[in-house]
Amino acid sequence: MNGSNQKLYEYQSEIIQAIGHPVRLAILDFLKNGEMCVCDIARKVGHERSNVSRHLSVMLKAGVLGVRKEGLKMIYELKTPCLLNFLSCVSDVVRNRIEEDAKVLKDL
Amino acid sequence: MNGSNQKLYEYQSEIIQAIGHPVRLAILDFLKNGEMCVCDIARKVGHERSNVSRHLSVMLKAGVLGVRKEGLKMIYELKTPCLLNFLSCVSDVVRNRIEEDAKVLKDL
DNA sequence: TGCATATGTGAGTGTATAATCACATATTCA
DNA sequence: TGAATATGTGATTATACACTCACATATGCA
Repeated sequence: MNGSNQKLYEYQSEIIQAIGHPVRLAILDFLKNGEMCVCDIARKVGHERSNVSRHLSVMLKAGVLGVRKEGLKMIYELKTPCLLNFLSCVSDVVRNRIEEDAKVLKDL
Repeated sequence: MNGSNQKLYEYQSEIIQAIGHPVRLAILDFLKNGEMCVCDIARKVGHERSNVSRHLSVMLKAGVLGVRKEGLKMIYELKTPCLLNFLSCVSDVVRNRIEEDAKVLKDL
């Protein structure tokens, strides 16, 4: 493994980690329907504003989200729709796992 | 956010976290060329065997990798090729970020 | 100006993760 | 059987992360 690959893997993992959290996945799921302010996101996700704000800033820093100011509110939007394709792939993996678990149960 | 969505997000995040690490991305990058034993992966990645073994077990548990035994060796293979599409999307995000950083630098 | 609302951030705490070392197990082959 | 090889795992330690609370800042409105 050479150095430039190493650096690429680190960048990639930062982005992947930015979306690899249940709360952040929920946020992405809401934002695919359009932009939203922090207060609405927090209400939907059911977590503290401050916590949601931190989750948003992680994804913002990673380049996954964009943001603009509108009066008092900060409006966040999904910046990388291709990530949604990925999530459907992840769902496939989830489905496979559940099916395999079911098979194991059946053979008990 | 209802309970079943919550559970789905947790499953998904487990899988995403399973590939969100520089060493694990390196491993996936090698495995896209075909199956490999732990010793070869460890040599290529340049980390301790025991450490690589743990990384592999994380991805195995998440359902990202498959494994079979061949004599002394454990041969790991990529189980979910669609994840590779995702990685190219992540590369796009990386590229955007680097371009934006460059723009900021230029405007200084 | 004074007050309410929306947001972000420092400090503190508990938990999770990664890496290393030592060791146990399993397999092959002489 | 005994040595060599490949792998996985317990114990330990250092580090990173998520969450909460309190507080500061910024904007809008009476």
